Amino acid sequence: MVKQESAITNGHKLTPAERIWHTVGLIPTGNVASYGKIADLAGLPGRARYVGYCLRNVPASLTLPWYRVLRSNGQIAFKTGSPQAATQRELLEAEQVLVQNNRVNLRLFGWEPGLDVLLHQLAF
DNA sequence: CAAGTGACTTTCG
DNA sequence: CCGAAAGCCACTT
Repeated sequence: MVKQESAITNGHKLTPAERIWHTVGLIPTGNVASYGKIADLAGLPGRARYVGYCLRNVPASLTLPWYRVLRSNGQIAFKTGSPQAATQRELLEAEQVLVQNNRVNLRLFGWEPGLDVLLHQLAF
């Protein structure tokens, strides 16, 4: 049995940034995750800010669901009223994720990766 | 090396 | 439920 590899992992040692991008790419449609949670799942606990930094620097070659990443309380991280915040809200609502008062209910939409994902896609 | 910055988080009042 | 304060960490100046 061969371990399944994504385009990002591609059988190589991953840099911290690559692990973050990879993890963000695993968030399913219709779900969201906090910066801190992505950091944890990527094996980088305590580095929520770094997740934000990495998402700001996504290679043009990559297409990621960056808009599925929110603050720990479910809020959109961008300044309210900014064009980026508006875009993020549109993208979320386009996949049935409810955004009220600039905020998503993590109880309802928060991503909880299954064991299969933890063991196969997140086994760094 | 010191100081500033930020798509963050937690704690306190 | 805000808002401020402090903690946090990688990166830039």
